[in-house]
Amino acid sequence: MRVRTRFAPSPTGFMHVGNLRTALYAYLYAKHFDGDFILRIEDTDRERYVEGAVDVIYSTLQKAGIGHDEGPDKDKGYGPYIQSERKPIYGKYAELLVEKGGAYYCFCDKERLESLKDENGVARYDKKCLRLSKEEVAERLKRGDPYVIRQNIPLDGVSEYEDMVYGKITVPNADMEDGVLLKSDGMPTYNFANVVDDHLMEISHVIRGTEYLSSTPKYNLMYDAFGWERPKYMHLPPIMKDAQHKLSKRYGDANFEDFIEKGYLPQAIVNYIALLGWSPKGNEEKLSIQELIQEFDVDGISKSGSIFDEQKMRWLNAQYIRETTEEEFLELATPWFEKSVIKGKYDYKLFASLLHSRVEILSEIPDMVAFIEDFSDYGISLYEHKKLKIDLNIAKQAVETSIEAVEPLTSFSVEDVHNALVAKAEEKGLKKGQVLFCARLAVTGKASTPGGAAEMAALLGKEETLKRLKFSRSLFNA
RNA sequence: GGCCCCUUGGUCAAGCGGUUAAGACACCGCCCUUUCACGGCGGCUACAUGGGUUCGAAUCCCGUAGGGGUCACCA
Repeated sequence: MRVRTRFAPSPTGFMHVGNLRTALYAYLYAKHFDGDFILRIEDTDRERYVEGAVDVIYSTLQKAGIGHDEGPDKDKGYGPYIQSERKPIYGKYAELLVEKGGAYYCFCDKERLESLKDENGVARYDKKCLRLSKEEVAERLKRGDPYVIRQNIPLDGVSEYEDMVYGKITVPNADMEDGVLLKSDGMPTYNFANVVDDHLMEISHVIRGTEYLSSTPKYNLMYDAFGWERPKYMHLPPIMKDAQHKLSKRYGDANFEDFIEKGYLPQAIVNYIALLGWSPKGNEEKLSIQELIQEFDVDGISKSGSIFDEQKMRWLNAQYIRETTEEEFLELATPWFEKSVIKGKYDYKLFASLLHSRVEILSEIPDMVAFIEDFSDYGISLYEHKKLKIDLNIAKQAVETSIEAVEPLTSFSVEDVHNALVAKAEEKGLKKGQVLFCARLAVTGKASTPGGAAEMAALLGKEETLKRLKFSRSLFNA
């Protein structure tokens, strides 16, 4: 049997990382078996439809590297792939299901349904309309009475199925309601549309969140009533915000697009979410999408929810950043340099090489780079360094030495500055570390900087370097 | 509340009757080093709980507790 999986989001806004992970797993599973991954848009609820949401779905999938084989834009003969365009199909199958006894027409209005509620406010439909005669139904239909079509669920017995992740799931039939399959506007509910579509599109494995775990028996009852073969099911544990809340779409920044804007690389996000709820056989956690396809296996999927840990995603992102070449990183960093105080000044290339091993997410760049412009009076106690045996006296000499070393330079590359500083240190009988450390400090006024004395000086240029060194020298005399 | 499901360190997790209970993030320490970072090495901390079954249970069974999901003309 050919493996065909699908991702069936409803276009209600941004792409939540939980949704994205569901799409990822469905994609990985299909590709692992060289099967097809289908995109279907579930827009049967006209009230929740959000303009532009479909575009977000396309662009997110595309950026994440999750390519679909079929979808609204790629009809391979199973279309349409947008549910609102399939309305006639559902009507037809709903009638067929009525004929087969798996469903029935219901004319009950809101008021009556309301009156069925118990003390907990839970309503259970009482199958009243199931008892209507064929003639009566036909007559009311002819009269144009509003109606819905409900699923006819047995009153007793149990329904069972084998979930690929959770194992055997057993639900008493009495606990399932005769849910609405076809709404009064003629649109199907999810409960019905997913069954019809999954069958018609020949979906072999239904992969979705656990919220459907206990309603799946209802769908199986429909497959059975139609005489269709049931698909395999793989339900996925939730991604949590904390121990008791699922990651919420409306709170915080749990959607893909926001992470991209924060300077996360798509590969890192995908890699991280792949690991939330699934673990590979080996110990390697940094996996490309190709490797994920290779390694993906149902056995590795866990049953309990996982808390989203941005810290770990940051770490993974840093791994991906370090793996880029100098050129690639410069390209990634440049837009962020442009947003910072160094815009148009300094050597982007040199700055990029300094930040390459220091940046975890790109949005840190403006802050990491701001120090260069921020030079003013600072406390000279910063010079004291036990291990390098630097006291204020040594520091003063080191700064003086730095000035002497740098002054005659005609070429000011990192290497030039470094060599000059080291040579002069030796000449003056100072340890090179002492001069280098003091020069760096003198030139930046900062306890720590991304790079050493030579890099900082090269970044600033000869003129500014000397200016700052002399200013620092004056601090010792104050 | 009924029903379904889940429970290993702060977090992600391996484990599927016999292990010194992996690994990763975070944290701490050391090394490398002109600061910071990278990198290397090391450390810290876990089987929710009570009963069984068994020569032996993190692993199997039952109960308890805690948590999640679901009970819509939403998906």
